[in-house]
Amino acid sequence: MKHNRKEEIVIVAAKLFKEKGYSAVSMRDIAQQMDIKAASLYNHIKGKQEILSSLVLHVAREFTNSTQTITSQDGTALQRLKKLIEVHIDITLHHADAIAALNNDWMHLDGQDLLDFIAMRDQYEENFRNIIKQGIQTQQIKAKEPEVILFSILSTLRTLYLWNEKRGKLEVNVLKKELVAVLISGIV
Amino acid sequence: MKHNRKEEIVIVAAKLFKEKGYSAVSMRDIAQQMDIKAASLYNHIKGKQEILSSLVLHVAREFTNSTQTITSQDGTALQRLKKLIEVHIDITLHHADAIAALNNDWMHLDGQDLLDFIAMRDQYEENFRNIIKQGIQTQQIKAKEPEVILFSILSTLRTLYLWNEKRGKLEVNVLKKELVAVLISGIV
DNA sequence: CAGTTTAACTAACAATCGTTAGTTTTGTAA
DNA sequence: TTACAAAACTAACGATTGTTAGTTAAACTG
Repeated sequence: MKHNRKEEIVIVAAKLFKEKGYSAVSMRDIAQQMDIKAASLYNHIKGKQEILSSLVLHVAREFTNSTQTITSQDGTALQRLKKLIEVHIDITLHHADAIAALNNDWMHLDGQDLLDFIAMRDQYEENFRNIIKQGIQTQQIKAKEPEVILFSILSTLRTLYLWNEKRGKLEVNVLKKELVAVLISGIV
Repeated sequence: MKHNRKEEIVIVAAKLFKEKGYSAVSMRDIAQQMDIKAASLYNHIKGKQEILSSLVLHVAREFTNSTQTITSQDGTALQRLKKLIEVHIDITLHHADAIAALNNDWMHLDGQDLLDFIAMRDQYEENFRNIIKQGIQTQQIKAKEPEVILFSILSTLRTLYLWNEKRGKLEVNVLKKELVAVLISGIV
C-alpha cells in the first residue's frame, strides 16, 4: 500500500520538523531516518512541500471541524469554552508533532495551501472570539478586553504540544480538569 | 562606529527571522534588506551564528536578570508573580523581534552559546516555579498542579510577542492590568 | 513460471548556501 | 590635498539543497 509508506514519511518528517523546523530539515535527513536514500522518497511523495501541507492542513481541518461542531450545538458560552479546551487537548495529544509544524512552519506553505490554512486559522479564531463575546454579553464571563482573553487561552492551548512530554504522569482527564479550571477560574 | 552598523544588521535580521525563521533566511536576504551585498556583512560580523547569538543571548540575559531581581526582593508570591508578568510584558514590547528568535530559533545556537541559553532558560523557569510553589504553600494560590499553572502563564507570556502587533490601540498599562487580572483571577 | 508493478538504488543536475580573498570606493583627520 | 581606515564591492570556493533520470532488485499477479 502506497498510503502506509507515505504516512510513515510524514510521521518521521514531523518529528524532525518539530526539533529543527521545516527549513533546517533536508530530504536527506528524512531519508536517513527511514534508512533509505533521499531519491527514494519521491516514489511516495511529490516533494518536500507535500509533506508539510499533508501535516499542517490535515490537523488544521481537525481543529476547524471540531470548532464548527461545538458552535453548531447548543450550550452556554462557558460550556462551549470548556468543550473547546478539551477538544484542543485531545487533538494536541494525538498529533503533537504535526501541531509543532502547524504553529511554527505554516508560513512555508505554498500557493493555495497557504491561503487555505490562513482561512481556516482565521475562521477558528473567529469562532473562538464569538464564544467569548457571547459569554461577556450573557455575563458569564467578566467584561475584560475580549482580545486579551482570547489571546491568553489560545496561547496556552497552542503551546500545549511542548509540555505534553513533560506531562508524564499526569492523566489526560486530570490535565483537562486542571487546565479548564486554571484558564477559566484563575489561580487564586 | 562599528557598533551602530552591527546593531543595524542584528535588528534587520531579527525582523526577517521573525517572519521565516533563522534557517530560511539567507545572508543574502539580510544584505538585500540593508541595500548592500552579502559579503559586506562580514565587515561587521563574524557570521550568521553571531547574529543569532547576539539576538538570543542578549534578551535571555534580560529575562534572567529581571527574574533574579524580583526573587531577591521581598514580597508575597502574588506580588512577585504580578511583577514578573509586568516585567515580561515590558521586555516583550521592547524586543518583540528578538523574542521570536528566542522562542523559535534557540535550537540553532552553537556550542557554548546553546549551553548558556539552556542554563538561563532553566533557571528562569525554576524561579518562576518556585514563586508558584511558594504561593501554594502560603495558600495565596489554589492547590492546583504547579506545572499546569506554570505552563499556562508562561505560554501566554512567551507568545505575547505575536499579539503585540494586533494590540494596536491597547495602552501598555491597560494591557498589563488586564493580563494580570486574566492570568491570576481568571475570566469568570 | 512469466509479466508487471513497487520501491529501492546510483548518479547527477542546477540552484543556493555561508563564507573568503582581493579590490575599489567612501569618508575622515592631518 | 594627502594618508589612512572603514566599508562597500566583484568573484569565486566548496558544501549542501531539492529534485530528476535511468536502473536494478524484490514482490505481487496472472
